[in-house]
Amino acid sequence: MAESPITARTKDFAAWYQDVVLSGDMAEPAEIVKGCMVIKANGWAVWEVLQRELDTRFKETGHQNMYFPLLIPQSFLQKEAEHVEGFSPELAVVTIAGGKTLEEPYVIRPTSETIIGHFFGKWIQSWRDLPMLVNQWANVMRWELRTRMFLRTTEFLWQEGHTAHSTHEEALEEVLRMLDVYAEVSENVMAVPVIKGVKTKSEKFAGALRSFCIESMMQNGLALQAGTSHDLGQNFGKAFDVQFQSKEGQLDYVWQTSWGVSTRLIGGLIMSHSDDKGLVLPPKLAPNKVVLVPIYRKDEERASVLEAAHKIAKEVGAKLDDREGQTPGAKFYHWERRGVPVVLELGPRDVASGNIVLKRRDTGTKEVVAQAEIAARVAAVLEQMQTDLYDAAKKRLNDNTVLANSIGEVEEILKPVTAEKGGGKFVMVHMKDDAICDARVKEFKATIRCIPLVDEYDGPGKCVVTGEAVDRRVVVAKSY
RNA sequence: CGGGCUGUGGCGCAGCCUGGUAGCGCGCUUGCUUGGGGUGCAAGAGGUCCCGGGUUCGAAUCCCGGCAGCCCGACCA
Repeated sequence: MAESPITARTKDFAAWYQDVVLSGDMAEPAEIVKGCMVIKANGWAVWEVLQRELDTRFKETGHQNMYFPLLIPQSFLQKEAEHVEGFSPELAVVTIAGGKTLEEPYVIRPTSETIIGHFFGKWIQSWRDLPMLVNQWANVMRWELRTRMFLRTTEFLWQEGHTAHSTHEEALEEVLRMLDVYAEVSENVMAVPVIKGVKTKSEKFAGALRSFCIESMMQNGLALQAGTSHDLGQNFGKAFDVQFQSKEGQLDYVWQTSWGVSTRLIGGLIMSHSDDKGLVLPPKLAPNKVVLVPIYRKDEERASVLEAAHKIAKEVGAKLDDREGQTPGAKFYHWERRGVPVVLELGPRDVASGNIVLKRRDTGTKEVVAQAEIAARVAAVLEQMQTDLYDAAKKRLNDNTVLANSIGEVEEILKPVTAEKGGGKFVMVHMKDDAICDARVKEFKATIRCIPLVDEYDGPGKCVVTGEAVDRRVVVAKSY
């Protein structure tokens, strides 16, 4: 028997993650290009499903897809002071093209607020042009100093929504609407529970008035920011002179939003559900929900098994793994590592009895089902697995969320937490949105993840750092 | 970008200290066998020892420089 290619989570969480990504055919480091990865077949297939789920919802909420240039004139970044300050350190810049030094360098987009702001300025004149609701599926580049596959790579794929509105109220509605879309996809499609919240001023997007986010918890208790939605106010409207004339005839700057999720979601997905045997995919995101492995010895068995297998595979929408020269055992491991939710086994015994064996990826349980009922049973099991994965993740989140009433307590809980050792917690504590507080938790490598939109705890209290009154507890945790 | 570890057939590693014809396991190919959780046996194929420079009669091995990966930190979707 071959050694498991996967390091146990308890032994080394980071190595486990790496092993799951590699053996699940999700991605591998590009190596020849620093910090970049090759997204492999299974990883790309998951991304396609996720894209489809998101894109459908964006269109349902009135957005249209467009595509803007990869290269942005360097001066554009400089038009919004906070924005340039936030992104400058991680820009890749094109200075030579066509064999000549460019008069003005281009930056490879780290995000597209600036270039889209420019075009909004061209396209918007009247209140009738608003709201402008645009989304872009694209790659972006940020020269990160430390990379991990899916969680943070130099180049990554994402969608960025950019909208312009005539009032702040309407823009804010949009910001929250898209945050809800992210939360809904995360919970219902990815089976990853999230906390919706607002970032502190120190943590907000460079150039935004306020940033909203969804935060999720990985199996080691670390937080992962899974999506963000920004209230940009009129900052970019002013920087790019995007003005419109209102119904009353007044000129005003547009109110903008931007929101995005990236391939990081896949990293979160992996760290939420997978186990020591490899990848576990929630049925709604699995490119192959069901795989049927036929089992036979003799030629006459082969013929009858394959005939029944083809019929059943078609009926339940399963992929039939009829590769020759691979034993069934090898095939079971193959699909297990790739996270396929349900594997069906069909051998001579089953053909004779009219049954089939169904195995669930998450629980590892096997059951014998009558062939006549397999389609209905598979559907029910997939649905159950989707719910169970969410419930398990939700339970983990709840079990690892604790209250604290002093900064000392927070420090005691979070200080020893590391990504490898695990034991991470979400600590709910009263704390003010003040740079002093952000700096204080940073002393023990934690961050204020967010101020939850919905207070599920005990309401107002005194900030454990400044002593000032605050209206609810915030989430403090270590994060990726 | 600072610190640590690493880089040797596709993958995982040994060899390096003490320089002298490049090895093991897995995988791969072919044949037989086997097949309900990585089947067994046999015969094969496959290597610029990360890159560049230096020392040496001779470098995977020693020295210098670079690149990349992983981990820790600072920065971040």
